[in-house]
Amino acid sequence: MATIRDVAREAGVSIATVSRTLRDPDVVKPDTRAKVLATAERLAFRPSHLGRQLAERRHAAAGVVFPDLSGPYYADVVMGYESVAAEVGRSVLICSTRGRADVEKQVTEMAGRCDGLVVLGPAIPDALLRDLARQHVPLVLVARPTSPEQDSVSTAATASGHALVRHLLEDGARHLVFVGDPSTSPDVADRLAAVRQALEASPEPTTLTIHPVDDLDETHGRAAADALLAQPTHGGEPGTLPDALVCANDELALGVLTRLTEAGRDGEVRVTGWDDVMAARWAGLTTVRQPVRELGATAARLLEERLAGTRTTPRHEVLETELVVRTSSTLLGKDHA
Amino acid sequence: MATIRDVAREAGVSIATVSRTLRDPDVVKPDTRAKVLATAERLAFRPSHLGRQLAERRHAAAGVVFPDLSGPYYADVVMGYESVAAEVGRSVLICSTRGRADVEKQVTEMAGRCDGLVVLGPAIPDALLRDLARQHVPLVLVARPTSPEQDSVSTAATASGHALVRHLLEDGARHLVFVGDPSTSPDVADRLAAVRQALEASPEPTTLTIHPVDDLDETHGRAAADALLAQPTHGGEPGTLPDALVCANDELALGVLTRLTEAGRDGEVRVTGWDDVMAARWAGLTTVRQPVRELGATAARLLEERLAGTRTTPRHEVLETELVVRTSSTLLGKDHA
DNA sequence: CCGGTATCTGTAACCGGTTACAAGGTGCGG
DNA sequence: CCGCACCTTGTAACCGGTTACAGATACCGG
Repeated sequence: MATIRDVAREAGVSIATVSRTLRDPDVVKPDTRAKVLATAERLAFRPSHLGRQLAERRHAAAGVVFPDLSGPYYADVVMGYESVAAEVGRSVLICSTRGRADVEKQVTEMAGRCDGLVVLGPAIPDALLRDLARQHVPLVLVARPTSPEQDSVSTAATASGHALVRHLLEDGARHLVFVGDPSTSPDVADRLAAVRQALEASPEPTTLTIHPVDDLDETHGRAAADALLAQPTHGGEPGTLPDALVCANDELALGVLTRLTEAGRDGEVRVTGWDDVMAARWAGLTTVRQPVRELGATAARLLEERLAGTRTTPRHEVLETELVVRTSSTLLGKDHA
Repeated sequence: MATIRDVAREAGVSIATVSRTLRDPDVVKPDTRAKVLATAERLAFRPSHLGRQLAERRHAAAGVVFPDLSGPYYADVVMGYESVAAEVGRSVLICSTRGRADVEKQVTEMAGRCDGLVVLGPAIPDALLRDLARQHVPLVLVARPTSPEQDSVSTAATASGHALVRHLLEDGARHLVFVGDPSTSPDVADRLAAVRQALEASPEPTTLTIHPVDDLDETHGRAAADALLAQPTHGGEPGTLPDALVCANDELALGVLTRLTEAGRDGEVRVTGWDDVMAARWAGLTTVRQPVRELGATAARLLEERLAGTRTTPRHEVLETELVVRTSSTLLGKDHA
């Protein structure tokens, strides 16, 4: 592999001239430039990123930390991030934390290899986040409660949550069950808060029960459906379903729907999700649409500004969400399909 | 940020001693070691990866190139890859190529930042692959036709494809439609070849029609279903469905199933997929199970061997697949659910 | 013809580590 | 008491770039 010194020697110039020719061609005399470029071409010279980065004291790379990529949600955020990062010439390092024992080590290691970090949702514990902040690692927090000093991107839960509840109430629902554990993720807590708030604002007497689940995937949605089918609810006899199941995300909701269909009980309870993943459309799932890719893209832009020094004060972007009413939120919705 | 020279000065030793203390503690005298470690701790010294990598002339990172992450398939491969890479202390860079104009530039750029590259499926054109090989970038090809010189990991299509066709024939199917375009991906071509081969081996008279689609996702599956519902097939009148739809992957098949259900025509045609993604289980989709995460993990191990120099001759791993029979491959399968 | 200025290029320090080699110190046997 | 080997440490070169600064050259007007 040819180095800048090889090119300089072959072209009969100094390494400084070679460097200048490649990074700022206008300052070198045209015939020198031509000579250098020809030599570089002939030797197939590719400047070493390591040498360059060391001299420039930057990595030109950013890291993304996420729980995992098995669901569509984080994968989409990562795609949104990556597409913007590639545009601005910044490489993307990834680190998944789900089920990993040495998260702290992995993330610290990664922090040393990039100029900044994007943290998705509950990927890492707060303590580690504070450590990183203390070491002045530029951070962008996505879908995670914001510390005032860190840049963040999140989505608005309140307005859509209220709209969702209003929609359910108008359809006649009074006894709601929220499927999801607010302690697992701040996003979930936000959604629950919005739902609770909307119910409390309602003049009707309503109830809200929380059905906690360990994880936000389809498997746990199915399990939740099974549990609800077996449980007595709201003083009714076993098997009496609540009026509506407000699921913390679409994957849970899809799991619930699948199980209800299998049990022949679909259409007997309103089901809603949150996210509007691709599959939600086909399943007829009423949900709250989040601009997921945009979440990643915005994070990339925020980090870019921060790293370029264009902006030094923290910023908190909140992206709007939108209620998408389909058939799952009305009784016997399956017949309307 | 403290450098090795700061630590050396503070500890009253040379930078060589600091370096040795951190990388090979046994060669320094215990009290020197203690002194250096204490100083390093006090100054919160973190060796710069850039300095180290430049000196060691390696990146300790590998890149993964894939089309995109929107489906579950590549996301899972990436997860499998990442988990192994993290174990062996190698960072993971990602690059998605779908819908990108400057793929060559992006990938070349990435190649300069890592010790090796893993290419998933049809992510990049053959010409670019040859370029990389010519520049001696260590490569592992996943689910892509192997050039004899490059390491590769793929899955066996033949045995399971034969089993799949046998299963369909036994159920009475004679006129099959393959949904998918063999020219879009070598994987698809393999699957089609296996199916065709199995049909030709059958004593029964059978037909195989190819229904090409532009992309292997649910949207295109739905479109394919619509087209088939509208088309005259095998000399029948419009709306006469073929005996079986062999889809190139699960996403297509799930799209097809959804659309058939919506049209109230599910159970009238056998449908099969390929991959066994999570959703296939819930949809009752008969499919060929691929060890997707294992594909990524194996790629990581192959690249590791290659980079460590443990092995210098190319290796081609072929992972086994398995026919998973569920309800979608029998007529009126929906009633058996 | 000369000094000044603008343009171009070279020298050398620097980024932050690793490591070959040399040198100093210690302990041992002869 | 001396020579030698071993253990530990320091010196300095090196990895491959960038860039401040200085020096060389050409061109200009006076």
